[in-house]
Amino acid sequence: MGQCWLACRRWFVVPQIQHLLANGLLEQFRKGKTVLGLILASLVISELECLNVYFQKRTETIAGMRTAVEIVQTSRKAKRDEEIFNTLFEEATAVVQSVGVKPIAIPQTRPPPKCFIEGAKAHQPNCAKDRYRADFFKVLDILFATVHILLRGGGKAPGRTLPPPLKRKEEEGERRSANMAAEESVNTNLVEVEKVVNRWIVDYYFSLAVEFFKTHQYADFCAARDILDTLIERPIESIDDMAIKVRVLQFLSRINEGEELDVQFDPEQSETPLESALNLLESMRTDLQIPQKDFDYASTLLKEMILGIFIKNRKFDKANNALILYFPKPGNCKRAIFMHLIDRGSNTHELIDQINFPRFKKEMLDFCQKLCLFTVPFLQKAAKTLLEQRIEVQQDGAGRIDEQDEPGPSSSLQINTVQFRSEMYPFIQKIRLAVTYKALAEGLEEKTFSAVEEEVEVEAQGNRDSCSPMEASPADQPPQTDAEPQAQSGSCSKTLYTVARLVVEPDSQPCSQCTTAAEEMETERTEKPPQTPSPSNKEENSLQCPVTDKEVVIPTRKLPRRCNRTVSRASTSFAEFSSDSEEESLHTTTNKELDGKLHEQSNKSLSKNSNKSRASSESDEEQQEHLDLFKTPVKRPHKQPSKGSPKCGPSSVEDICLTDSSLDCSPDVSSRHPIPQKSSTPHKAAQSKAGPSKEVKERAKRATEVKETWIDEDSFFPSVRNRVKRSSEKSISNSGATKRKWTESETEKLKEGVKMFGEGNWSKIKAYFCFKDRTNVNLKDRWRTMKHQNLV
DNA sequence: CGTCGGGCTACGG
DNA sequence: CCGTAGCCCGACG
Repeated sequence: MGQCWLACRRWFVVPQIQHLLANGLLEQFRKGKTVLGLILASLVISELECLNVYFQKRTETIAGMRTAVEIVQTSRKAKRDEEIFNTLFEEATAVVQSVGVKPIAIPQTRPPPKCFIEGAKAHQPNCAKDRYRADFFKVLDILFATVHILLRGGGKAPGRTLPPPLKRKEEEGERRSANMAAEESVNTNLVEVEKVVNRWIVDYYFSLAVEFFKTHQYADFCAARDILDTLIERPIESIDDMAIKVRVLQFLSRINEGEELDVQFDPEQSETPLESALNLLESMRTDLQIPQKDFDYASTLLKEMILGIFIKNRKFDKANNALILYFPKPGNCKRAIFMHLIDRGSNTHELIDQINFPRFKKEMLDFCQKLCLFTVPFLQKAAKTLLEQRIEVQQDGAGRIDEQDEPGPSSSLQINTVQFRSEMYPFIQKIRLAVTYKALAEGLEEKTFSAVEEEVEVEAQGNRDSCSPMEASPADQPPQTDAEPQAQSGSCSKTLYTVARLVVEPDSQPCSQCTTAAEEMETERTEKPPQTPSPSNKEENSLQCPVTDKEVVIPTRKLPRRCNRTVSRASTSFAEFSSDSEEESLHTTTNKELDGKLHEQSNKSLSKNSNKSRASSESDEEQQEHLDLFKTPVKRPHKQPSKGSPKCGPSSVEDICLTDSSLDCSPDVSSRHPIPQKSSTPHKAAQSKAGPSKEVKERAKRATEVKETWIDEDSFFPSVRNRVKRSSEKSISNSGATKRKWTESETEKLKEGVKMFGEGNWSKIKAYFCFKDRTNVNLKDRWRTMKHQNLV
């Protein structure tokens, strides 16, 4: 499937890209003038790995471009994916042939495009496809705009008629030029606009619901959820993570009702909410590819909570069933307790008393937050900006708004212009740029990559300044091919270079703003690009574009990734997480002066990120980091130290280590820092501040536990020392390895570990808990011993 | 590389 | 002396 997809993707895109490139972008790039060319090239390179594509002879210019535009336009009309793909494919091929560019040898055998379509149907998620299409068309838009600008200087009207379109389209062939696009957009506008708007709303309410959940405003949470319930019935643009978001919300809804045993989510099954949540979780695991660790963690907590709630409510028969169902295997201390309580028909036990449902909710929320990206929703940003501007207006008097908001009289329009920024930049990963740069560097008179990179930024900024109105949120990169331009032209009073626009008005300049900006872009490109945009633009930018869009993030399906922990704190925090507090986000978002700097930062972070290998532990750290940003202390395992997140963020690791080291890990309390936990080092500094008080709290919390373990330890050390001595005297072969008795807390940790990761995963267990001077085999042996003793 | 089972050994009774 | 917890080692995937 993956292979097939790639092949098809290539197959369908090659001719078009080739075609585009034949029209001079490459030339421009080679002269170092068109960084957008580089961007496209990077995209293409990563898709095709066919460098020779770029060096094809250019045969046609504007006519070819227009044809390509036609293709895109036509295809966008097609409602169904098959049509889009097939049309694109066929027409692209036809066009390429008619224009005379030699089709390129496509690597490997390629399956017919159908294959992908079918595959996609069977294989429910088509996010990749959607995203790809969105990217592709965006890039096309940008490209067309660029080429248009570039060629306009000497640009003349297309000297070549379009090749005949395919039969299906032929009937309406005569009409299909300039005015067609306009008609079309009128027809589809209503639905399409609604879809886009609904997408925003969903995005917003999802974010809101999660926020409410986080802040324990559960009534509001339910309200938001109900709105979503209704909304989901409406036509809506699907976005990649929509499925995830819906599931997450369902999941949280069930968790939310978890203590109400009577509530039923699925009328067909008499499940309690938590059981329903568990089922949902299990289906999510496969569908959403939840990492095993995360899943195990959440599912264990959930199962225990199910049992706990049953027992607490004296539903022993149900508890018994659940026990059989969820804890089939013996060898789990909690299981034993549960079983004991069920058998006795009793609910008095500290395990039950300690059920902390709010905390459980929080833990589940944390888990959910790992599943999808939390970005500041577009609507929220817009609203914030509006509010801010109202304040500004109040302060400065009404005159100023009028000055800055030239075409649109209403403030709502103004929001749009303020808010929208071109986000083309973000989808081009720096790594791609780097690759491309390397590949094409010969053609470039010694320009360093960073220089190019800078240009990209300048250029992107130029684009933004010249009013490319796209929503900023990553979740807002619309997958629907036709939606974006309409959303753009509909929402921005100053038109951007959309395909439609170019087709409809190839040479007219509908809005002065665009034109001047475009011209400035051009001069900037041909001359040495100045660091700042032209004065007028800059002013306007500073007035109208207070939103600093840091979203270098490409929306991903799974865990939120990337974050440069120190450099880009500020820039990543609000961009990735809508859960940011309102004020904070507002503040940052509207801090105009930050704009430039933050862009730099995002650049840096971008580069760091792409270089970084993303070990899972890293993403955990990120998670932790983000949570830190919200000043919300996260799941501190309090009753069971080992019971924290299995995806163990550094601070939780540290916490565990803190207590553990004082217990049994290390005889020297001060030496707790050099814990052999590779991934946690960078955090030490950041955490050291909060360290002591945290530790105190931890201690206080675990007072009882600590106490008994200290006793344990007191009795432990002397004997060890003695033993060490003795053994070193006696045994020679035993090189330094001393026999250490297993302490109570070590044993507990081991039990927890086995419960979490399962027997046999000694390395995981060892990595998760900081077992000092214990090998995997040691753990195994200890477990064997314990089994032997019937301790487990 | 991690895991497993068998075997060895030091310790305590 | 024996039983055993903890450790080592070779085999195996």
